[in-house]
Amino acid sequence: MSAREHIQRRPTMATQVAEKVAADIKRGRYQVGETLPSEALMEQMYGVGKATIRTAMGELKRMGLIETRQGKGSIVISTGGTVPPATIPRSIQRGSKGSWFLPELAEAEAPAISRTSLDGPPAIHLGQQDQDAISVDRMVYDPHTGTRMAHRTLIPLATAADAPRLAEAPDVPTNEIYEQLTQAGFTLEFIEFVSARAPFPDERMALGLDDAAPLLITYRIAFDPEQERRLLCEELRAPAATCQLAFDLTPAKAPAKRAPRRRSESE
Amino acid sequence: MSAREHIQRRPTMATQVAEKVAADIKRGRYQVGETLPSEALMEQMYGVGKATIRTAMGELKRMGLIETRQGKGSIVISTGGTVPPATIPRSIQRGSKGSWFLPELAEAEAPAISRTSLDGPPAIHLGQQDQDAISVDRMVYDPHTGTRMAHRTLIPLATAADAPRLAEAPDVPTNEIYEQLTQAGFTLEFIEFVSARAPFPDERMALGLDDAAPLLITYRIAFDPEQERRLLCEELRAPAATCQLAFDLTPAKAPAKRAPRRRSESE
DNA sequence: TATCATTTGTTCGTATGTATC
DNA sequence: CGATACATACGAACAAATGAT
Repeated sequence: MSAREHIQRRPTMATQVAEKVAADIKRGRYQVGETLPSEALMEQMYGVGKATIRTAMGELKRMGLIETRQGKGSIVISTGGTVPPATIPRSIQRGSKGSWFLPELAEAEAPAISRTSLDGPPAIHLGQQDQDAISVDRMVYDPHTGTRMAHRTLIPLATAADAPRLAEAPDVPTNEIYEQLTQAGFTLEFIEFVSARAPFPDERMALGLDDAAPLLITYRIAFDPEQERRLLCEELRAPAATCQLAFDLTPAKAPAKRAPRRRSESE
Repeated sequence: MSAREHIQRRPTMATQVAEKVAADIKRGRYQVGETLPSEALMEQMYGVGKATIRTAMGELKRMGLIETRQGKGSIVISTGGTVPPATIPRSIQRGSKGSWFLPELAEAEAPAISRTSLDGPPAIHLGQQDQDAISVDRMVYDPHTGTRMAHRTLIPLATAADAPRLAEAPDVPTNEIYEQLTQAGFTLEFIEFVSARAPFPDERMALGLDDAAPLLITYRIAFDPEQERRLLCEELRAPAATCQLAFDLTPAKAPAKRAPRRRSESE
């Protein structure tokens, strides 16, 4: 049998190799935990150059199918038919008298408190461009799987002015922040926006991402619908390779007569 | 225990170039809409080879900062401080008598109905490995921005058996599916799982993704908490570069005495 | 309409560094 | 220590798309 496997031209060679290997992984020709043939061997197997193989391996890494380690090889870590191992619930439950219950995330380090100017997505979601805010940065992790995530709480000064204890000790657990806002007379509702992108180099370092897997990014906005004020912004950045977020979508019982059509942020 | 929890290698030249260009974009040195210097010029500017520049450009593309077009150049499309233009609401509202209201998504083509064997994440979420299901595939788009997304509804045969009209005409709007399940006597609750990964080559084609931006992937599970049955799975794949998902997190009014700790799918 | 310079896309080859066994 | 294998980088060539002449 020829040393060359059958491939043609139309999509790029690298894409064809990636598809071929992905299909081989999916149908079990390469088992999870096994190492793929070396890059040098693949060059001969598919009759392509080193750069082509490396491009193909890069695609497989970003798809979350393999993991490459210098000096060892390319290891299959998934068949593509699995869900990420860590499930991060994003629910909020209201307690009896202004208390709130949130799924817990363990803190990896002490929170870092700083004062910043609102900018970028948080400013857009809060509708407060260039206003000052207190920023509380935490490195957290899921206690079940150890997945590290970056969490940031942004408290606009306008909000802190109405909840003075927040300004004094902003590094309290999130549910206490909600309680203090409730005690300050606010009615709290929440909306969360989810997107994803490739990590910036500094984010790769901070979160210890070895590959180029994307980052899930959420912005949770706490707002008071009666006063039409947006009070708080929380940002969470989590590696999509090892995380999935879980949202409870069960609607409230009664459908109020008005249709609260909430949309946009951008139109 | 090892002394290296999260190692950090010194940044590669490609990463340094990417960081430099990203910083220049962020502080306005390159404006949105403008084309970056050509690759050949950048090789001289930074004193590196073409492969290094191309790796750096690849990073910037995946971060969503630039877009490259053959024959034209590399165009800045974002400063990194913006939210994706399309907001896809993922809320569910209950109507008066078993009716349901969902945010509308326009259909790009006629739905494709097929019968498949449950596999991968849908099988895991439904807890029905290797069971048969009706699959309804739609290409949908956000009417405001035109963003294309792939939507799939998976109706397990076990569910269709209890809602016969579903099996006859499964390609009805999603809210009608919910209504038929309600009429069949089910109490519906929903949970949605969100993750992200790089697209597979065929997904890049189907969704018309020119770059290597990641894909947001959601699985919405409709289940009956009383019968403890998982009834329906909907999958949505949307390009993260142009989409953000919006979830309403406002909790129900009363905190039932029991704490419905919903977690995992994976432990 | 056809040609040409510019620019990115793809592929190959080679060399060196570095982690693993 | 040496062999293996991935990581990074440089150089070169040609293909393909674009826009101007």
